[in-house]
Amino acid sequence: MTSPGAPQDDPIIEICGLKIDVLEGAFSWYIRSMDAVVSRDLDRRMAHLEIAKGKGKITTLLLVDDYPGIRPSQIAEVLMRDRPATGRIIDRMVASGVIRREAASDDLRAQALYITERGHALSQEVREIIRQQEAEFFDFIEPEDREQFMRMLKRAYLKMRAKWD
Amino acid sequence: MTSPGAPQDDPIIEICGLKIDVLEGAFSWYIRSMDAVVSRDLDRRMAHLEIAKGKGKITTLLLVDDYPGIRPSQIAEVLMRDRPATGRIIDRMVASGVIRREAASDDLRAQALYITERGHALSQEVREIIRQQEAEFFDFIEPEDREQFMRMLKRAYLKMRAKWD
DNA sequence: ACTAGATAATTGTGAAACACAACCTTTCGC
DNA sequence: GCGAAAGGTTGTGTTTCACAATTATCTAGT
Repeated sequence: MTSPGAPQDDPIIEICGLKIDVLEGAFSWYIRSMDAVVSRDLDRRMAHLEIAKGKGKITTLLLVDDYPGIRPSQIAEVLMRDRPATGRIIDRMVASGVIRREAASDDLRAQALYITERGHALSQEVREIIRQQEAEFFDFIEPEDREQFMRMLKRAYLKMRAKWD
Repeated sequence: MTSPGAPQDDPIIEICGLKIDVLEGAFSWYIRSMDAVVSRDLDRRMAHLEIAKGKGKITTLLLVDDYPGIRPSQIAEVLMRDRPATGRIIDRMVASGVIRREAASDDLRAQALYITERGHALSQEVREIIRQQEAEFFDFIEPEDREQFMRMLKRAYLKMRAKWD
């Protein structure tokens, strides 16, 4: 692919007559733009659910579903948000009745979060929606490439997080 | 990679003792998380510039720099935002004196945007910062892989945009 | 055992982003 | 010309997010 012949699988990207590729052939730009598209699409798919809109809520729900007794500060760390922001997300979800708050048995300051029955059902729906989006959005990537793409994404994500904190 | 041997270059991702990989091994999650990290890092690098904070401003600046006479609606389309949002970004940048508004010669409804001298200097700084981030953030990807990663990002982006509108 | 400092969470406040609706002006199709 | 469409602006409301300050609890040092 890096051979001197320069194969033409590297098209010039045009958006509305503008060669944005010339503008900024940067990873960051593609990542940011893809985030916008993916998030918008996900919002649309989840519009009918009570958890719709917002990156944090979905992750919170699935985390609580997978890790009974998880604490808000742990969620905040995964979300890379501060505790107040995370706390308010949790507030709304408790009010919605999808998760439940308890005082942690070993540390009275902390809370232990648990999924409710409705919350678990909701999380199943969410997982299915994510699977669907995954299948529909990335169907153009060959299975082998898909693995590799995912591996790159993971490595990039880990490295970036490492540099961040 | 789905072969029985299962090579170990596919690590289980842990964030703070939580195997988030089990949670959601989804492209969308990595993209969204990487967006957060990249954007935050970029904000930090640009904190000293008057254009700091906000995904839209950087792209707008560089677009105007590259395409003299570009119109707000074109920028809105690239940014995937509505016209009011884009217009307000432009308002601030005009007020800052980095770009300049004129009536389009061929269509009196429309505006033609031009970069100012200060704006051009600023865009040079921004480009340099982006190059730096590129180099520092993605140094762990081998050059060959980098090409391939970029190609996948581009394809994914194009396909997603196509499905979006 | 008691105090000092750290940690978990909440509340308050303000700023920024973004979308939707309404409106005005100009252009284009008929 | 006239009605519909397109380019921009203004108004409004919602949501998100970060920083500061407060309360309660835990831990360590003496």
